[in-house]
Amino acid sequence: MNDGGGTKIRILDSSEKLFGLKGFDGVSLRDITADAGVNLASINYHFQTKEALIDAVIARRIEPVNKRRYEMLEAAGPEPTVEQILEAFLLPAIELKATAPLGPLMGRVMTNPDLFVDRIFNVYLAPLAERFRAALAKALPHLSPEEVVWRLHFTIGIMSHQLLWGGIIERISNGLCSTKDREALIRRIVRFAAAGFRSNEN
Amino acid sequence: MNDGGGTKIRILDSSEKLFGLKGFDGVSLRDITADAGVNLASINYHFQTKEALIDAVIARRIEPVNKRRYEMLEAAGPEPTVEQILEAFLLPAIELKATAPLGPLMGRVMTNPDLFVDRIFNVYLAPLAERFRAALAKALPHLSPEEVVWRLHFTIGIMSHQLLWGGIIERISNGLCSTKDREALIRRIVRFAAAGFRSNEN
DNA sequence: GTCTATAACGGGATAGAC
DNA sequence: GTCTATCCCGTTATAGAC
Repeated sequence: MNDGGGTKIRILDSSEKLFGLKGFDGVSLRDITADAGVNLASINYHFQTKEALIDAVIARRIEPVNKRRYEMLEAAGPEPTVEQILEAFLLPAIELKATAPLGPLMGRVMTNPDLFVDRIFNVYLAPLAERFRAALAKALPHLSPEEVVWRLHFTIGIMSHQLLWGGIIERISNGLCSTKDREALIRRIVRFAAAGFRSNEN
Repeated sequence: MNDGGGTKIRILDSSEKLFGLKGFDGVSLRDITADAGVNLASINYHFQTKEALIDAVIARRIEPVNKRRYEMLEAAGPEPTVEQILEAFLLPAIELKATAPLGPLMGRVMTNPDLFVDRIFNVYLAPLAERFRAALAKALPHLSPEEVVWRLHFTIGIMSHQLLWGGIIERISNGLCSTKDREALIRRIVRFAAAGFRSNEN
C-alpha cells in the first residue's frame, strides 16, 4: 500500500485537506488513511491519537503564518500605518490558503467548537491579537482602547469568513466576483477594514 | 421521566442549546434526550432523523429572523441609507442570539461544513443576500457591482464571527469590552461596516 | 515502520409492549 | 405518545506478527 516515502507527511497532508473540507469531527481516521494511501495503524504509530494529529496539522501551518505576520509588522518600521498593520495580519493567512493544500483549514480552526477556545486561542491567537492591538492603538491614537479591540474583532471575523467560505462569493455573485487575484483580495479587505478603523465616533 | 408537557418543544430547545455549544457533530441524540429529560425514542418519533431535527431547529429561528430583516428594510422606506440597510440585516440576528436560548447556534449554522452549503445557503441566505445587495447597490451608486458583493461578504463575516464568538471579546480584552449592551454592539458593527462600504476606491 | 485483526465503545435508528 | 431493549454500524485505539 505504502510506497515507502514520507508516511508521516502524507498523513499530515491528507488530514489537512480533509479537515479543511469536512471539519475535524466530520473526518474519520479511516478517511485519512484511505486518502493518504497508508495503513490505519500508522496514524497511531506516528501521532498516537486523533487529537494529537489535529494539533500537529494545525501547528505545522499556523506557526509559520504567525512568524510571517510578526516579520511583516516589524518590516513596516516603528510607525506602521493602519494599512500596513492590517496587511501584516491578513496577508500571511490568505496567501497560505491559496498555496498550501489545506483548503479552508485555518477557517475551520477559527470556527471549531472546543478546539479553538481551549487550545488555539491561548497559544496562538491571544499573543498575536495583543501585539496587533497595540500596533493599531498606536496608529489610531484618537480611538478608545475599547473600540480598537472591537474593530480588531470585526477584522478577525472578516478573515475567518474569507478563509472558510472564500469560494462562496463566486456563487453569491453568479461569477461576478473571483478569488483568483489574491493581491486584489487582500487590498479589498485591507481597504474595507482600514476605513472601518478610521471611522470617527467612539 | 417526562412530565407530559411539550416533549417536542423541549427537544428543540435542548437541541438548540447543545448544538450551539458543541456543534452539530459534537452532540449526540443521547446528549439531547438527557438534557431535555425525554426518551431517546421520542426524537425519532417526532423528527424521524437527526438531520431532520437539525433542519427543524434551524428553521424555527432563521425564518422569523429573515422575516424581520425584510420588514425592517421595508420600514426604512424606498431610499434607505447604508446604515439602515446594515441595521436591518444585522439587528434581527444579533438580538435573537441575545434573547433565545440558542447560544451561538446561528454562528454554528454559518460555519458548518456541509450543512451550510447544501441546505442553508440556497434556501435562506442566497435570496436574502440578493435583496440586501440590491439595496446597498442602490444606496451606493458610485460603487462597482463587484465591490458591493465583496463588502457584503465581509459584513456577513463580521456577523458570523460575532454570532459564534461574541463572548470571546471579553477574554481578548481582559474584560474591557462587554457584549451586554446590544444596542451599542449593533451600532459599533453598523458604523464599522458602513465606513467600509463608503470607502472610495473600487 | 508497516501491516492484519480485533477489541471496546458510542453512535443513530427501530421493534414492539404499554 | 412514551417507554425498554436491542440491532447494527462506524469509530478510535491497540495487540501482535512481520
